[in-house]
Amino acid sequence: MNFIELIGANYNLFSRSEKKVADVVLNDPHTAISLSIASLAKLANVSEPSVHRFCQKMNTKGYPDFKLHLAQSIAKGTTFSNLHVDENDSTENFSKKIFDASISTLNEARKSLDISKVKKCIDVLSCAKRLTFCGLGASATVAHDMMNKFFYFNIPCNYFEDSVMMLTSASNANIDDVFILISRSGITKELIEVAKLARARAATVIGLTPSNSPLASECSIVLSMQTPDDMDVYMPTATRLAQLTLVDILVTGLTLRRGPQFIASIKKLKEVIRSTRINLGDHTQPKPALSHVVAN
Amino acid sequence: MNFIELIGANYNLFSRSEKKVADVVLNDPHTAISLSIASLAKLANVSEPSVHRFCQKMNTKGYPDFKLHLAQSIAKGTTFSNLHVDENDSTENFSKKIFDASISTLNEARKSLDISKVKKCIDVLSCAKRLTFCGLGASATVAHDMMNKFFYFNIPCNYFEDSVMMLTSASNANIDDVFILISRSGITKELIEVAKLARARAATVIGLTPSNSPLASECSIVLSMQTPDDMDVYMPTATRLAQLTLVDILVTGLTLRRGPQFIASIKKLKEVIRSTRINLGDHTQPKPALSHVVAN
DNA sequence: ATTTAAACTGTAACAAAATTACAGTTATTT
DNA sequence: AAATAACTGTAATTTTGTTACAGTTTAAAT
Repeated sequence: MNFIELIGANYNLFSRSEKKVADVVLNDPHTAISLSIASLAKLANVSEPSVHRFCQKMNTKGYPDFKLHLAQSIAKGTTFSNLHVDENDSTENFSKKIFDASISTLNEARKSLDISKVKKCIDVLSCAKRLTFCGLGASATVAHDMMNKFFYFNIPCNYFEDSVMMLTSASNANIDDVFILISRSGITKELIEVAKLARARAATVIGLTPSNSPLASECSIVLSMQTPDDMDVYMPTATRLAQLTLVDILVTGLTLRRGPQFIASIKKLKEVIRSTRINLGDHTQPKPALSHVVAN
Repeated sequence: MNFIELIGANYNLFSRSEKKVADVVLNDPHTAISLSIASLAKLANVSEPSVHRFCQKMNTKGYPDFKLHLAQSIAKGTTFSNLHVDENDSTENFSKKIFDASISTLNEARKSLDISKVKKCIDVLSCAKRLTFCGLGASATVAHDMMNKFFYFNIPCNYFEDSVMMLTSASNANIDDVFILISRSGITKELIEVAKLARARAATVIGLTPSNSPLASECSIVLSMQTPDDMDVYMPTATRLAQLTLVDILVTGLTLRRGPQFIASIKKLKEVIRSTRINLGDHTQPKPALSHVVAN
């Protein structure tokens, strides 16, 4: 756990004065690191020894050591403050919180991703003769994005957010087909049916879904990540960010597998796309279309 | 540039004693941050004031301040090493890099977001009678996601990735319409045309696009973020992650604006969606559908 | 090569900051 | 209600960092 998160986690172990210090630090860690122990004590309306005791409870040698830990924690960019949006938050506050939550989700996800599974997926994807991406509701977005990107590998690609289309596709699948099923819950009836049908026809099924879910047990490979989603009603779905990052990883893996010739052809393709743009004249182009997948 | 790199870059500007200090710090920055000025001076075989002067040349207030900068730099350096994927990267390596790049993109984006513009957008969106989301190529995904989420506010919503549909919509727009145009480049002909048409019909046009772009100048409000995208061919588009986070912010803002009654109705809706799921039996539900937008 | 000025370095005095000891206060338990 | 335990702040102490100043080295110019 992050040092700042640790302050929040230990909050109830602090005494009244120590809590005051914690509040000030959590409220604005950034300025806290530039303060002397006297200034911080004044800001928190406590005495200097109280600040010192607070630091010791955080398992640091003393105040300067505490500041060092804090500085490192801030630099890492992970979770600041608390991530719960509440009714009285200003726009500035909840915006910050949502960014923080997104970042900490990615941090968690990174740790929990099984790289050997990723390798396996890249292997499977690079052999596929046809790709079908399926997702319902919010996961449709991820399927959509995935198709956009894999399209440039010149493999036949489809994405469906309609269960009838998915099921039809699955019942016509063959051994060269790869289905990518995306579900945040892993308990969606339709997708489970799609997985069963596709595998019955010898297709490979990749699941972007929790590993212990009913859908997972119907998949050939499961790519799961731990994401601290669903915090409360206000907190939106950060899981999709982790999934989209996973998409980037798979795309990069496949690109590297294809080698330099493929990269050259992608660059050419981008030139074509660029010509659909307006003539810029004097205007400085803000973002040259150099990224892996065609810009827009 | 990173603070540690800066020490190396300024190396030739240092005096002999200062160079000794720089050597010690560069050789092992990690232990340097735990040393007092006296210990560091001893280690570098110089006097304490020399260390202090070294710190001043690095544009820090003094030795403690220098240590803080150093600590932050170390923290950043370890997590975000270099973000460039290269041909010889192992799967583990480039996976880590892509996660790091995504995180650092969100960090940058957060800093550059203009909150007053966000407020304005929430105002506009909460008054809209109809919403139209437009994006081409990779940005279509963001438009898609946005429609998915705004759909639950019970406002008529459309999303288009087809320029004919966009243009048709724009030419039929009226004063209660809000168009949200998403473009990473801000120079896409079709979207600029859509913006012009829609505004000619008195509709409000929100642009998720770079602020100094041709598209931006045709929009009523521009939400722009600085994102260090397009690093190289391998590096995928992290900009969309920032945009999706921005979507979460707008959705949250609107939810808060609607108040507790709306939140209750969302919860009810989720119950309905949940019934389309399989019967779980003994299986522990991995992700209860509590997030703001319906899970999947 | 020698003078001169500029820059550099360290000693020592000083100032600031952090830590500790201790005593008074507030809670909690019996 | 008394006694104990935990908490808090004042003040003394110690540690740490900073500044002033003088001696030394280095470089430039005559």
